[in-house]
Amino acid sequence: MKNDLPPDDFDLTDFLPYLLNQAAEECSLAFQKHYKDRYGMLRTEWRVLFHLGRFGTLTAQEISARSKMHKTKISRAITKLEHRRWLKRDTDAKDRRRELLQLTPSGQKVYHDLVQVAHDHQLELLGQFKMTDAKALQNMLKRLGRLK
Amino acid sequence: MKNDLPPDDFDLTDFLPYLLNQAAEECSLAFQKHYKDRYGMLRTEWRVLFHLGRFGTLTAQEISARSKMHKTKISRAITKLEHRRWLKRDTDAKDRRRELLQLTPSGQKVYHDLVQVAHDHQLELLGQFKMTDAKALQNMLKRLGRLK
DNA sequence: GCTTGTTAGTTACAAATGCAACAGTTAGCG
DNA sequence: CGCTAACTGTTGCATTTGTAACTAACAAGC
Repeated sequence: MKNDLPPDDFDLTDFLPYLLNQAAEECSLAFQKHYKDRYGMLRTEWRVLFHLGRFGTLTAQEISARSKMHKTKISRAITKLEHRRWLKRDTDAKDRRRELLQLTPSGQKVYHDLVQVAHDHQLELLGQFKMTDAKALQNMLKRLGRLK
Repeated sequence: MKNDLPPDDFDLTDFLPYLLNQAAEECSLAFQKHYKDRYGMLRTEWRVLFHLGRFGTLTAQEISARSKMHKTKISRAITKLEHRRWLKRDTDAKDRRRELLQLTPSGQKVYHDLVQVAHDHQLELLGQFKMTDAKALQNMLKRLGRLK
């Protein structure tokens, strides 16, 4: 006979999606302050900027695949970043549906500035753990996010 | 002289808020399917239901403090859950600003059903890790979310 | 008692979001 | 070629969300 109640050792307070959301909110909000205050950016825009800064030239579709963000979110973020002249778009000559996106020099400046902040922020977040635990955490998160 | 570029060993792909968001999205979306398909609930409503099911009687304010969700989100979720007769509210006689919320019997049924699903989902998520690593992950996430 | 300040919860309005439908381009295949 | 199917990116619309203002209730000090 199937046991249709969860075992006693299951506590929703330990539920992984819940813990992940709490932690993600806490950590992201703290960092959001920086790109919001300095550059008036939204989280979506920061993420697009970050992908282009990290990976170079990408299409919207590729950003969507990597970040798992909805393509309309990305489309709108790109428009905003373009208006601020932080990225430029060029139609791919080989496939004119695709638009090759890359940061302008001033976009790269913003990126490098924020990477520095991100780095400091990260040190603070991970500083509370042992180095090996921190590495293990990163690896487990990558697997959960299907990033590897 | 201060080094104003992040060291070479810092890669934004390892950035904790990014990893947390990816993992949280991936894990939450998979679980969302269940409460959405079965009960047409939104994530906010599921979270309120889950807090009441887990902790018994709470006020909106207490749910907000525990979950870190914005109080307007909670207020709206409560209204919806009330309309479905999954929770009832009673004004606190000692402080008539506060409303004591608790699940109705049918609300508890929904809760128990979803806890079962959550339990199975969790087993699947954590099954890929060694037990000790899984525990360590949960503890680190709690600390990052300032839950302990 | 009265006034001021604080708290619980709701609501109006504006902003962000997701979905579905769309235009434009390419690919496959007869 | 000519047709259909698939893909990239955008837009219109309805839903969800956050901010700020609001009501109602309490609390502290006079």
